[in-house]
Amino acid sequence: MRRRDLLDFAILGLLHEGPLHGYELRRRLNDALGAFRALSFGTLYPRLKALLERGWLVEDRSQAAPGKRPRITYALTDSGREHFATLAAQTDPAAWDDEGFDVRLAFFGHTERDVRLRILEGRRSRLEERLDSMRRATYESRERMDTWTTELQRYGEETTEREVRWLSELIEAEHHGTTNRPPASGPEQASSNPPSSPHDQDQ
Amino acid sequence: MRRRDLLDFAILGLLHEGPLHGYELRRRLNDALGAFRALSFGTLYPRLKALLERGWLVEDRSQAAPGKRPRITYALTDSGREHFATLAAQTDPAAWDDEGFDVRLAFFGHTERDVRLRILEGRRSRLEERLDSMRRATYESRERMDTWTTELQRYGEETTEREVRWLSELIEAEHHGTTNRPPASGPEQASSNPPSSPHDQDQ
DNA sequence: GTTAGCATGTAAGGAGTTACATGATTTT
DNA sequence: AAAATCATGTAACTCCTTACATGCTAAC
Repeated sequence: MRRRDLLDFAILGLLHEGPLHGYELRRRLNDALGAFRALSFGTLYPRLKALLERGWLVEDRSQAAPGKRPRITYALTDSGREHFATLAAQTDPAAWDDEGFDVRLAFFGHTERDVRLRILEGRRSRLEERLDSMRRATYESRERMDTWTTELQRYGEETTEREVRWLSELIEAEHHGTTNRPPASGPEQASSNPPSSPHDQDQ
Repeated sequence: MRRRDLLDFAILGLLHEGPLHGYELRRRLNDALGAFRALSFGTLYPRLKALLERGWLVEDRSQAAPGKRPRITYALTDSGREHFATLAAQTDPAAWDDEGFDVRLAFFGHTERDVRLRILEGRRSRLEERLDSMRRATYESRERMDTWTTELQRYGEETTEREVRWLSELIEAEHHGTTNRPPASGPEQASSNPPSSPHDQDQ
Protein backbone atom coordinates (compact mmCIF):
# COMPACT_ATOMS: atom_id res chain seq x y z
CA MET A 1 0.00 0.00 0.00
CA ARG A 2 1.75 3.09 -1.14
CA ARG A 3 1.19 6.62 0.06
CA ARG A 4 -1.54 7.22 -2.43
CA ASP A 5 -3.60 4.22 -1.47
CA LEU A 6 -3.40 5.30 2.11
CA LEU A 7 -5.31 8.47 1.36
CA ASP A 8 -7.82 6.50 -0.70
CA PHE A 9 -8.20 4.09 2.18
CA ALA A 10 -8.86 6.91 4.63
CA ILE A 11 -11.39 8.62 2.37
CA LEU A 12 -13.22 5.40 1.61
CA GLY A 13 -13.14 4.51 5.27
CA LEU A 14 -14.63 7.79 6.40
CA LEU A 15 -17.40 7.54 3.86
CA HIS A 16 -18.60 4.28 5.41
CA GLU A 17 -20.50 6.40 7.90
CA GLY A 18 -22.32 8.25 5.17
CA PRO A 19 -21.79 10.80 2.39
CA LEU A 20 -19.58 13.81 3.05
CA HIS A 21 -18.39 16.77 1.06
CA GLY A 22 -14.76 17.64 0.43
CA TYR A 23 -14.37 20.32 3.02
CA GLU A 24 -15.76 18.18 5.80
CA LEU A 25 -13.74 15.20 4.65
CA ARG A 26 -10.61 17.24 4.99
CA ARG A 27 -11.55 18.38 8.47
CA ARG A 28 -11.99 14.80 9.58
CA LEU A 29 -8.78 13.70 7.95
CA ASN A 30 -6.85 16.47 9.66
CA ASP A 31 -8.48 16.48 13.06
CA ALA A 32 -9.46 12.94 13.80
CA LEU A 33 -6.70 10.98 12.18
CA GLY A 34 -3.28 11.82 13.50
CA ALA A 35 -1.88 11.32 10.05
CA PHE A 36 -2.67 13.73 7.22
CA ARG A 37 -2.16 16.47 9.74
CA ALA A 38 -1.71 19.02 6.99
CA LEU A 39 -3.65 17.57 4.11
CA SER A 40 -4.42 20.37 1.70
CA PHE A 41 -7.28 20.82 -0.70
CA GLY A 42 -4.77 20.74 -3.47
CA THR A 43 -4.26 17.11 -2.62
CA LEU A 44 -7.78 16.13 -1.63
CA TYR A 45 -9.90 17.45 -4.48
CA PRO A 46 -7.85 15.97 -7.31
CA ARG A 47 -7.84 12.71 -5.39
CA LEU A 48 -11.62 12.73 -5.03
CA LYS A 49 -11.83 13.19 -8.77
CA ALA A 50 -9.62 10.17 -9.29
CA LEU A 51 -11.79 8.08 -6.99
CA LEU A 52 -14.86 9.12 -8.95
CA GLU A 53 -13.21 8.08 -12.19
CA ARG A 54 -12.46 4.67 -10.80
CA GLY A 55 -16.06 4.27 -9.79
CA TRP A 56 -15.34 4.00 -6.08
CA LEU A 57 -17.38 7.07 -5.33
CA VAL A 58 -20.38 8.89 -6.75
CA GLU A 59 -20.92 12.59 -6.39
CA ASP A 60 -24.17 14.35 -5.61
CA ARG A 61 -24.46 17.93 -6.77
CA SER A 62 -28.19 18.18 -6.20
CA GLN A 63 -27.69 20.08 -2.96
CA ALA A 64 -26.73 23.10 -5.06
CA ALA A 65 -29.52 25.59 -4.54
CA PRO A 66 -29.77 27.85 -7.61
CA GLY A 67 -27.33 30.71 -7.37
CA LYS A 68 -25.43 29.01 -4.59
CA ARG A 69 -22.03 27.49 -4.66
CA PRO A 70 -22.46 23.75 -5.23
CA ARG A 71 -21.88 21.68 -2.15
CA ILE A 72 -20.83 18.36 -3.56
CA THR A 73 -21.25 15.30 -1.41
CA TYR A 74 -19.46 12.08 -2.12
CA ALA A 75 -20.87 8.64 -1.40
CA LEU A 76 -19.36 5.19 -1.46
CA THR A 77 -20.30 2.75 -4.23
CA ASP A 78 -20.31 -1.03 -3.85
CA SER A 79 -17.11 -1.10 -5.83
CA GLY A 80 -15.64 1.45 -3.45
CA ARG A 81 -16.64 -0.64 -0.46
CA GLU A 82 -14.99 -3.60 -2.11
CA HIS A 83 -11.80 -1.73 -2.78
CA PHE A 84 -11.71 -0.56 0.82
CA ALA A 85 -12.10 -4.14 2.01
CA THR A 86 -9.20 -5.20 -0.20
CA LEU A 87 -6.99 -2.51 1.25
CA ALA A 88 -8.15 -3.29 4.78
CA ALA A 89 -7.05 -6.89 4.36
CA GLN A 90 -3.48 -6.02 3.40
CA THR A 91 -0.70 -6.70 5.86
CA ASP A 92 2.47 -5.51 4.19
CA PRO A 93 5.09 -3.45 6.03
CA ALA A 94 3.41 -0.26 4.87
CA ALA A 95 0.68 -1.00 7.39
CA TRP A 96 3.04 -0.52 10.30
CA ASP A 97 5.40 2.21 9.30
CA ASP A 98 5.04 5.73 10.59
CA GLU A 99 3.03 6.76 7.58
CA GLY A 100 0.39 4.13 7.60
CA PHE A 101 -0.10 2.75 11.07
CA ASP A 102 -2.36 5.42 12.55
CA VAL A 103 -4.68 5.30 9.60
CA ARG A 104 -4.91 1.55 9.64
CA LEU A 105 -5.62 1.58 13.37
CA ALA A 106 -8.30 4.20 12.92
CA PHE A 107 -10.22 1.74 10.76
CA PHE A 108 -9.73 -1.37 12.84
CA GLY A 109 -13.48 -1.42 13.21
CA HIS A 110 -13.58 -2.60 9.61
CA THR A 111 -10.59 -4.92 9.88
CA GLU A 112 -10.53 -8.64 10.68
CA ARG A 113 -8.95 -9.64 13.94
CA ASP A 114 -6.08 -11.65 12.49
CA VAL A 115 -5.17 -8.72 10.29
CA ARG A 116 -5.37 -6.39 13.29
CA LEU A 117 -3.00 -8.62 15.20
CA ARG A 118 -0.48 -8.83 12.37
CA ILE A 119 -0.47 -5.06 12.05
CA LEU A 120 -0.08 -4.43 15.78
CA GLU A 121 2.71 -6.97 16.02
CA GLY A 122 4.39 -5.62 12.91
CA ARG A 123 4.29 -2.17 14.38
CA ARG A 124 5.73 -3.36 17.63
CA SER A 125 8.71 -5.11 16.00
CA ARG A 126 9.32 -2.08 13.89
CA LEU A 127 9.51 0.10 16.97
CA GLU A 128 11.68 -2.39 18.79
CA GLU A 129 14.14 -2.32 15.92
CA ARG A 130 14.10 1.43 16.02
CA LEU A 131 14.70 1.39 19.74
CA ASP A 132 17.75 -0.78 19.19
CA SER A 133 19.22 1.56 16.65
CA MET A 134 18.44 4.56 18.85
CA ARG A 135 20.25 2.94 21.75
CA ARG A 136 23.18 2.05 19.56
CA ALA A 137 23.35 5.62 18.28
CA THR A 138 23.17 6.96 21.83
CA TYR A 139 26.00 4.68 22.87
CA GLU A 140 28.20 5.46 19.88
CA SER A 141 27.83 9.19 20.23
CA ARG A 142 28.02 9.39 24.03
CA GLU A 143 31.37 11.20 23.81
CA ARG A 144 30.31 14.14 21.76
CA MET A 145 26.83 14.70 23.14
CA ASP A 146 25.91 17.89 24.90
CA THR A 147 23.05 18.31 27.33
CA TRP A 148 20.33 18.84 24.78
CA THR A 149 21.32 16.10 22.42
CA THR A 150 21.32 13.75 25.37
CA GLU A 151 17.93 14.95 26.49
CA LEU A 152 16.48 14.68 22.99
CA GLN A 153 17.67 11.13 22.64
CA ARG A 154 16.50 10.19 26.11
CA TYR A 155 13.06 11.54 25.44
CA GLY A 156 12.94 9.84 22.07
CA GLU A 157 13.79 6.48 23.58
CA GLU A 158 11.31 6.91 26.37
CA THR A 159 8.58 7.80 23.88
CA THR A 160 9.30 4.74 21.80
CA GLU A 161 9.38 2.46 24.84
CA ARG A 162 6.05 3.87 25.87
CA GLU A 163 4.55 3.16 22.48
CA VAL A 164 5.83 -0.41 22.60
CA ARG A 165 4.09 -0.89 25.95
CA TRP A 166 0.91 0.56 24.53
CA LEU A 167 1.01 -1.82 21.59
CA SER A 168 1.57 -4.74 23.91
CA GLU A 169 -1.58 -3.80 25.77
CA LEU A 170 -3.56 -3.58 22.56
CA ILE A 171 -2.23 -6.96 21.48
CA GLU A 172 -3.12 -8.45 24.83
CA ALA A 173 -6.62 -7.05 24.51
CA GLU A 174 -6.99 -8.58 21.04
CA HIS A 175 -6.04 -11.97 22.38
CA HIS A 176 -8.54 -11.81 25.21
CA GLY A 177 -11.37 -10.12 23.33
CA THR A 178 -14.30 -12.30 22.38
CA THR A 179 -15.76 -10.34 19.52
CA ASN A 180 -14.06 -10.64 16.19
CA ARG A 181 -15.46 -7.43 14.92
CA PRO A 182 -17.34 -5.14 17.28
CA PRO A 183 -20.32 -3.72 15.36
CA ALA A 184 -19.00 -0.73 13.48
CA SER A 185 -22.63 0.18 13.11
CA GLY A 186 -24.10 0.98 16.50
CA PRO A 187 -22.06 3.65 18.27
CA GLU A 188 -21.05 2.33 21.65
CA GLN A 189 -20.73 4.09 24.93
CA ALA A 190 -17.28 5.53 25.31
CA SER A 191 -17.40 4.11 28.82
CA SER A 192 -16.65 0.62 27.58
CA ASN A 193 -13.13 -0.64 27.81
CA PRO A 194 -12.07 -3.39 25.39
CA PRO A 195 -8.48 -2.39 24.66
CA SER A 196 -8.48 -1.41 28.33
CA SER A 197 -5.94 1.19 29.15
CA PRO A 198 -4.31 0.93 32.53
CA HIS A 199 -1.86 3.53 31.39
CA ASP A 200 -1.70 5.77 34.32
CA GLN A 201 -1.13 3.05 36.82
CA ASP A 202 1.58 1.11 35.06
CA GLN A 203 5.31 1.74 34.81
CA MET B 1 13.27 28.57 7.53
CA ARG B 2 11.89 26.31 4.90
CA ARG B 3 12.40 22.60 4.55
CA ARG B 4 15.52 23.02 2.51
CA ASP B 5 17.25 25.28 4.97
CA LEU B 6 16.54 22.79 7.67
CA LEU B 7 18.67 20.18 5.97
CA ASP B 8 21.39 22.76 5.38
CA PHE B 9 21.20 23.71 9.02
CA ALA B 10 21.57 20.11 10.12
CA ILE B 11 24.51 19.43 7.80
CA LEU B 12 26.29 22.61 8.77
CA GLY B 13 25.58 21.86 12.41
CA LEU B 14 27.02 18.37 12.26
CA LEU B 15 30.16 19.60 10.56
CA HIS B 16 30.93 21.86 13.52
CA GLU B 17 32.48 18.82 15.15
CA GLY B 18 34.81 18.27 12.24
CA PRO B 19 34.84 17.16 8.60
CA LEU B 20 32.72 14.22 7.54
CA HIS B 21 31.99 12.44 4.30
CA GLY B 22 28.55 12.02 2.79
CA TYR B 23 27.89 8.50 3.87
CA GLU B 24 28.69 9.20 7.49
CA LEU B 25 26.74 12.43 7.41
CA ARG B 26 23.70 10.53 6.34
CA ARG B 27 24.12 7.98 9.09
CA ARG B 28 24.21 10.74 11.68
CA LEU B 29 21.26 12.54 10.18
CA ASN B 30 19.20 9.35 10.19
CA ASP B 31 20.27 7.85 13.50
CA ALA B 32 20.94 10.71 15.82
CA LEU B 33 18.39 13.26 14.76
CA GLY B 34 14.86 12.03 15.01
CA ALA B 35 14.00 13.99 11.91
CA PHE B 36 15.31 12.99 8.50
CA ARG B 37 14.52 9.46 9.52
CA ALA B 38 14.68 8.32 5.95
CA LEU B 39 16.96 10.80 4.28
CA SER B 40 18.22 9.28 1.07
CA PHE B 41 21.47 9.81 -0.79
CA GLY B 42 19.45 11.14 -3.64
CA THR B 43 18.66 14.08 -1.41
CA LEU B 44 21.91 14.44 0.44
CA TYR B 45 24.51 14.41 -2.31
CA PRO B 46 22.90 17.02 -4.52
CA ARG B 47 22.45 19.15 -1.44
CA LEU B 48 26.11 18.87 -0.51
CA LYS B 49 26.94 20.03 -4.00
CA ALA B 50 24.73 23.05 -3.53
CA LEU B 51 26.39 23.90 -0.24
CA LEU B 52 29.78 23.72 -1.93
CA GLU B 53 28.64 26.08 -4.65
CA ARG B 54 27.52 28.59 -2.07
CA GLY B 55 30.89 28.41 -0.42
CA TRP B 56 29.57 27.11 2.86
CA LEU B 57 31.60 23.93 2.57
CA VAL B 58 34.85 22.83 1.03
CA GLU B 59 35.51 19.31 -0.13
CA ASP B 60 38.66 17.32 0.34
CA ARG B 61 39.28 14.57 -2.17
CA SER B 62 42.89 14.01 -1.17
CA GLN B 63 41.97 10.92 0.81
CA ALA B 64 41.46 9.13 -2.47
CA ALA B 65 44.24 6.58 -2.63
CA PRO B 66 45.05 5.81 -6.28
CA GLY B 67 42.76 3.17 -7.69
CA LYS B 68 40.36 3.62 -4.82
CA ARG B 69 36.94 5.14 -4.82
CA PRO B 70 37.32 8.72 -3.60
CA ARG B 71 36.17 9.28 -0.08
CA ILE B 72 35.22 12.91 -0.09
CA THR B 73 35.15 14.73 3.20
CA TYR B 74 33.34 18.00 3.65
CA ALA B 75 34.46 20.76 5.97
CA LEU B 76 32.83 23.95 7.15
CA THR B 77 34.09 27.31 5.86
CA ASP B 78 33.88 30.57 7.80
CA SER B 79 31.06 31.57 5.55
CA GLY B 80 29.32 28.28 6.36
CA ARG B 81 29.75 28.87 10.06
CA GLU B 82 28.25 32.30 9.59
CA HIS B 83 25.30 30.98 7.66
CA PHE B 84 24.68 28.39 10.35
CA ALA B 85 24.72 31.12 12.99
CA THR B 86 22.17 33.10 11.01
CA LEU B 87 19.88 30.12 10.79
CA ALA B 88 20.42 29.28 14.46
CA ALA B 89 19.26 32.76 15.43
CA GLN B 90 15.92 32.50 13.62
CA THR B 91 12.77 32.16 15.66
CA ASP B 92 9.97 31.87 13.16
CA PRO B 93 7.17 29.32 13.51
CA ALA B 94 9.14 26.88 11.39
CA ALA B 95 11.40 26.40 14.39
CA TRP B 96 8.64 24.79 16.40
CA ASP B 97 6.56 22.83 14.00
CA ASP B 98 6.87 19.08 13.70
CA GLU B 99 9.36 19.36 10.90
CA GLY B 100 11.85 21.65 12.45
CA PHE B 101 11.72 21.41 16.20
CA ASP B 102 13.81 18.29 16.75
CA VAL B 103 16.58 19.56 14.55
CA ARG B 104 16.65 22.94 16.22
CA LEU B 105 16.74 21.33 19.64
CA ALA B 106 19.57 19.05 18.57
CA PHE B 107 21.72 22.12 17.99
CA PHE B 108 20.75 24.07 21.08
CA GLY B 109 24.40 23.85 22.05
CA HIS B 110 25.03 26.43 19.36
CA THR B 111 21.96 28.53 20.10
CA GLU B 112 21.61 31.55 22.37
CA ARG B 113 19.49 31.14 25.44
CA ASP B 114 16.81 33.67 24.52
CA VAL B 115 16.38 31.96 21.18
CA ARG B 116 16.19 28.59 22.89
CA LEU B 117 13.47 29.88 25.16
CA ARG B 118 11.45 31.33 22.33
CA ILE B 119 11.63 28.07 20.45
CA LEU B 120 10.67 25.95 23.44
CA GLU B 121 7.77 28.23 24.26
CA GLY B 122 6.68 28.38 20.66
CA ARG B 123 6.67 24.61 20.52
CA ARG B 124 4.67 24.39 23.70
CA SER B 125 1.96 26.76 22.50
CA ARG B 126 1.80 24.94 19.23
CA LEU B 127 1.19 21.67 21.05
CA GLU B 128 -1.33 23.24 23.37
CA GLU B 129 -3.30 24.46 20.38
CA ARG B 130 -3.12 21.01 18.89
CA LEU B 131 -4.33 19.51 22.14
CA ASP B 132 -7.33 21.81 22.08
CA SER B 133 -8.29 20.82 18.59
CA MET B 134 -7.77 17.15 19.43
CA ARG B 135 -10.08 17.46 22.41
CA ARG B 136 -12.65 19.30 20.36
CA ALA B 137 -12.48 16.60 17.69
CA THR B 138 -12.84 13.91 20.33
CA TYR B 139 -15.86 15.64 21.74
CA GLU B 140 -17.51 16.28 18.42
CA SER B 141 -17.08 12.74 17.21
CA ARG B 142 -17.89 10.98 20.50
CA GLU B 143 -21.10 9.55 19.02
CA ARG B 144 -19.63 7.70 16.12
CA MET B 145 -16.39 6.48 17.65
CA ASP B 146 -15.66 2.81 18.04
CA THR B 147 -13.22 1.31 20.49
CA TRP B 148 -10.10 1.79 18.43
CA THR B 149 -10.79 5.30 17.30
CA THR B 150 -11.34 6.20 20.92
CA GLU B 151 -8.15 4.50 21.97
CA LEU B 152 -6.16 6.16 19.19
CA GLN B 153 -7.39 9.58 20.19
CA ARG B 154 -6.84 8.94 23.86
CA TYR B 155 -3.28 7.85 23.25
CA GLY B 156 -2.67 10.81 20.97
CA GLU B 157 -3.88 13.26 23.58
CA GLU B 158 -1.86 11.60 26.30
CA THR B 159 1.25 11.74 24.15
CA THR B 160 0.78 15.41 23.44
CA GLU B 161 0.13 16.21 27.10
CA ARG B 162 3.30 14.39 27.98
CA GLU B 163 5.30 16.40 25.47
CA VAL B 164 3.88 19.62 26.87
CA ARG B 165 5.04 18.60 30.35
CA TRP B 166 8.46 17.75 28.98
CA LEU B 167 8.75 21.15 27.35
CA SER B 168 7.71 22.84 30.56
CA GLU B 169 10.54 21.11 32.33
CA LEU B 170 13.03 22.17 29.69
CA ILE B 171 11.76 25.74 29.93
CA GLU B 172 12.05 25.66 33.72
CA ALA B 173 15.60 24.42 33.40
CA GLU B 174 16.46 27.24 31.01
CA HIS B 175 15.17 29.79 33.47
CA HIS B 176 17.17 28.36 36.33
CA GLY B 177 20.32 27.52 34.41
CA THR B 178 23.28 29.82 34.93
CA THR B 179 25.26 29.17 31.77
CA ASN B 180 24.09 30.89 28.64
CA ARG B 181 25.87 28.51 26.40
CA PRO B 182 27.39 25.37 27.85
CA PRO B 183 30.70 24.81 26.05
CA ALA B 184 29.87 22.99 22.87
CA SER B 185 33.57 22.19 22.75
CA GLY B 186 34.50 19.94 25.63
CA PRO B 187 32.29 16.87 25.73
CA GLU B 188 30.72 16.67 29.14
CA GLN B 189 29.96 13.70 31.29
CA ALA B 190 26.58 12.31 30.42
CA SER B 191 26.01 12.10 34.14
CA SER B 192 25.36 15.83 34.41
CA ASN B 193 21.78 16.97 34.58
CA PRO B 194 20.99 20.55 33.51
CA PRO B 195 17.62 20.09 31.86
CA SER B 196 17.06 17.62 34.70
CA SER B 197 14.46 15.06 33.95
CA PRO B 198 12.27 13.97 36.80
CA HIS B 199 10.14 12.15 34.29
CA ASP B 200 9.56 8.90 35.93
CA GLN B 201 8.51 10.31 39.23
CA ASP B 202 6.02 12.88 38.03
CA GLN B 203 2.40 12.52 36.97
C1' DG C 1 33.03 -16.85 -2.96
C1' DT C 2 29.26 -14.37 -1.68
C1' DT C 3 26.75 -11.33 1.15
C1' DA C 4 26.64 -7.15 3.66
C1' DG C 5 28.24 -2.72 4.37
C1' DC C 6 30.95 1.22 2.68
C1' DA C 7 30.84 4.95 -0.76
C1' DT C 8 29.29 8.24 -4.48
C1' DG C 9 26.34 9.76 -7.72
C1' DT C 10 22.25 10.64 -11.53
C1' DA C 11 17.59 10.63 -13.58
C1' DA C 12 12.87 10.02 -13.47
C1' DG C 13 8.81 10.11 -11.42
C1' DG C 14 5.54 10.84 -7.67
C1' DA C 15 3.49 13.37 -4.23
C1' DG C 16 2.04 17.11 -1.93
C1' DT C 17 2.23 22.14 -0.46
C1' DT C 18 1.67 26.95 -1.72
C1' DA C 19 -0.35 30.33 -4.09
C1' DC C 20 -3.91 31.79 -6.76
C1' DA C 21 -8.88 32.41 -8.00
C1' DT C 22 -13.75 32.83 -6.56
C1' DG C 23 -17.56 33.43 -3.85
C1' DA C 24 -21.20 32.44 -0.01
C1' DT C 25 -22.41 32.56 4.86
C1' DT C 26 -21.85 33.31 9.65
C1' DT C 27 -19.95 35.68 13.42
C1' DT C 28 -18.18 39.70 15.65
C1' DA D 1 -18.90 46.43 7.85
C1' DA D 2 -15.18 43.39 8.44
C1' DA D 3 -13.25 39.10 9.55
C1' DA D 4 -13.55 34.33 9.86
C1' DT D 5 -15.15 30.20 8.13
C1' DC D 6 -17.27 27.53 4.68
C1' DA D 7 -16.53 25.70 -0.01
C1' DT D 8 -14.34 24.23 -4.48
C1' DG D 9 -10.89 24.10 -7.58
C1' DT D 10 -6.21 24.77 -10.65
C1' DA D 11 -1.30 25.44 -11.67
C1' DA D 12 3.29 25.91 -10.53
C1' DC D 13 6.80 24.61 -7.85
C1' DT D 14 9.52 22.14 -4.59
C1' DC D 15 11.04 18.39 -2.77
C1' DC D 16 12.06 13.83 -2.02
C1' DT D 17 12.14 8.87 -2.82
C1' DT D 18 13.12 5.14 -5.96
C1' DA D 19 15.65 3.00 -9.11
C1' DC D 20 19.66 2.69 -11.47
C1' DA D 21 24.82 2.60 -12.04
C1' DT D 22 29.43 1.53 -10.13
C1' DG D 23 32.88 -0.45 -7.38
C1' DC D 24 35.65 -1.44 -3.01
C1' DT D 25 36.28 -3.98 1.47
C1' DA D 26 35.32 -6.82 5.35
C1' DA D 27 33.10 -10.67 7.22
C1' DC D 28 31.07 -15.25 7.01
